[in-house]
Amino acid sequence: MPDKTYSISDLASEFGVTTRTIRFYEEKGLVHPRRDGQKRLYSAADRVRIKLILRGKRIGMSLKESVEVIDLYDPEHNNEEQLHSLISTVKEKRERLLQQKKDIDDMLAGLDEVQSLCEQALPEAPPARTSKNRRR
Amino acid sequence: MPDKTYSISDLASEFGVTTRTIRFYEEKGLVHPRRDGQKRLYSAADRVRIKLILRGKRIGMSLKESVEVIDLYDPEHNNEEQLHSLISTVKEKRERLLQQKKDIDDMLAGLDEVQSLCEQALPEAPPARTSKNRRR
DNA sequence: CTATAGCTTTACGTTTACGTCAACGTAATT
DNA sequence: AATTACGTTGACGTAAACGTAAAGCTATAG
Repeated sequence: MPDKTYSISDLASEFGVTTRTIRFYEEKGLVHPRRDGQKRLYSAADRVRIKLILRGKRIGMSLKESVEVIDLYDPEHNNEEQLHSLISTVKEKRERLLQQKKDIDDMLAGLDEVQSLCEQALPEAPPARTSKNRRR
Repeated sequence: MPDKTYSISDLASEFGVTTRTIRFYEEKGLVHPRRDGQKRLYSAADRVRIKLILRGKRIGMSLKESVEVIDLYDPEHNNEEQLHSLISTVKEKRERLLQQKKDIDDMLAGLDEVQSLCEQALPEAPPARTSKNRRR
């Protein structure tokens, strides 16, 4: 079944957002689901677009930015002499992402420090042990 | 000079934000600079706080979240029995950061793909060469 | 002395990303 | 026929993160 479709609440529950959110994305022109009467029918491609938008959101991109990244994939924008500007766009995006990775690593290092300070501050009195929390 | 101070515009220009932004952070209780008369005097610690807040922003954290992370470091919150909840907070933060790293890696992989498609689409006609853009 | 530069507070405006009703259509179930 | 579940279109509300004047101190250079 290559032409599977999804209802709006299918996608909402799959991605943990409200239907309002998905309709909002449509208002903003981020997706264009087909219609069955007045109901929205989402294709697999629509689904992926939404997924990518939410991925962008998780790393702090605006919806506009996410769409910008997603549109890098479709072959409409890669025509003409714009290939060069597209390449430099890619370069900018990459640099920002690398900076973000660095920021994340720095923050992770900070968390490690905090955690070891914590564990050091309570060397005894371990909390209630669960199946996942055995002494090794 | 261990008690170096900074003016608001010092920090604004250093971090590439407006003074309004820094005052806004103060309104929200994120920093508490001393005063010289009516002028704000930022300590090295204030400066670091702002820097960390902006780091959080870059990876999509809200100001509140950033402060939450920053406050993990100060020894005021790590007293009492709250150490356990603090540890689980750290755990949650870490998980989210790891997810973000994954998201970034996925996006980087996508950019690689786009770029190679681009370069493949123009095998000749290299653009104007600069000192940084020589053939190897 | 005045003007320029930099700082201040107060306060309303703006953008983004939705939340929250309200009021209604449609389709299946009871 | 009535309920229930799911969908729809407005339309207004809101929280976050600042932007943008307006109007006024203050210190120093010319």
